[in-house]
Amino acid sequence: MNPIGVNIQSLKRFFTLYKLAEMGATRRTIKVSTEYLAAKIGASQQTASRHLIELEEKGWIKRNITREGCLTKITDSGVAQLKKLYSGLQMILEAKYPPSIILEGILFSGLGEGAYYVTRDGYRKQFIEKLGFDPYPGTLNLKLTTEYDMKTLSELEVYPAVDIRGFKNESRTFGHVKCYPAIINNKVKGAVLSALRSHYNSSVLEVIAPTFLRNMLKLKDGNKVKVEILTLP
Amino acid sequence: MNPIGVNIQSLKRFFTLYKLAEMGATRRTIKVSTEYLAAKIGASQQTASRHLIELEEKGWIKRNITREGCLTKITDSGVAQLKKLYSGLQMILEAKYPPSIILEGILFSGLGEGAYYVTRDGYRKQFIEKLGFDPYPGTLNLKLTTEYDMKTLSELEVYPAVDIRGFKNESRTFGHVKCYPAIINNKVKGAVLSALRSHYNSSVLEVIAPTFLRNMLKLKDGNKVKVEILTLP
DNA sequence: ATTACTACTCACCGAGTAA
DNA sequence: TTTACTCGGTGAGTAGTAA
Repeated sequence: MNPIGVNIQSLKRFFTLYKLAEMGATRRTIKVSTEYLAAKIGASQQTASRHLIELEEKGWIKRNITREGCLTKITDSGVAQLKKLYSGLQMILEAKYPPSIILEGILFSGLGEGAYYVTRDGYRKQFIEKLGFDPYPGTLNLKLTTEYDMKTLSELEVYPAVDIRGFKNESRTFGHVKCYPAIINNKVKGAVLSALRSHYNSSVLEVIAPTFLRNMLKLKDGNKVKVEILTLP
Repeated sequence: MNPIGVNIQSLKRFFTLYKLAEMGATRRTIKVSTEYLAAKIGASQQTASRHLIELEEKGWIKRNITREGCLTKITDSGVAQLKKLYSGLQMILEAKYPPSIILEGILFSGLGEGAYYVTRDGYRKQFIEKLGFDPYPGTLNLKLTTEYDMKTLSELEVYPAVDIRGFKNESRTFGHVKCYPAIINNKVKGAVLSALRSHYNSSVLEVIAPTFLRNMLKLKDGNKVKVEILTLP
């Protein structure tokens, strides 16, 4: 769950682990006195000693205490902690897009058009194939109320999306649709639709999901709904 | 000096910065309530609020406080903090060798052979060219006393070294020598020699430097001397 | 609903010190 | 020399609450 794998309480021990790694303790057994380590972490000898004890208790380091200092090595488990932080930072600093975007809107009843489009076979087959679920026949309409939400929605345009191809049947043409996988109210996996939105204006979000969201999440018109849009890798 | 650029006291704020980055605040202005942030960092709403205030005071984030939460973005300075940690971890986890190795030995007087070898022009020119200094005519002999130091010295064999070619003159042949740049007693830049060591056994270290180390560092036989060997990039 | 102030609590740090 | 214990002070976190 926590990409660092460290809670806020044990951060200082983690910092000490980092400092040991800086001295090469990930690769070799290093000799380090508590006094020397204390200077490196900017704390007292006693604190360094306690940190070493606690790191050993956590299984992040192995020690052999001698008269001249501790022969210390970071364990695989300790290295794994550092790697978690490293890959977390890699994600943050090198990913092209943020991991997710959260929007909130107020639920309202639409004209029922959503159900018509979603159930067209030309769309439906692609939803199943590309989103991994068969959408409930109907869309959830959310009205965005804050400037922040509308601005954020507009930023979504440049993000990579799941593309649903347009198609023709005997009577008419159906346009291209962009989808963004999303989690609704922290619970249900679904998707936000982009093209259908043009029926309304840019301050409305249309959401589909495999289930009837109004029942599933006990929603009524006027409720605030949270949508976490997941960016694609 | 400090690769993290964070002292041990402000670590928790740094953790909060990391969590904000995880939510995408390095790339976009995100809306985050202190309550939501509190849950992410595993602390109370009040603590989250204080952390945001302190991060803003440090200039690591910019905020606009609204009724629905804070519109928060990490500043360039804040991103730089995260990058420092990232490159520190990169160094630690992806470098082939530890950054430095510390050995300690007891100073003793040799037979004066060191001076003879060090002053041979075939060696001396290479020292100047490859180590960047003209060695004082003489070597400092250190006796390693602990098993740890001897083991560590033996590990050095596989590290990349500065190679000093062997050569011939009219009377005899001088062998190949490996050097490791080093810092003696945290103060003087010099180097540890590898081939000359064979005159003694594997528990002796020979050190050269541009100055007369016995004077420079006020050393006498029997003193403990610290040598920090720097690995090459 | 928010943010953030004021108190108070407690955990962490470090001085003293033993082994 | 070391490591690491006890113990007391302090600074960081939380509860209550105002705005």
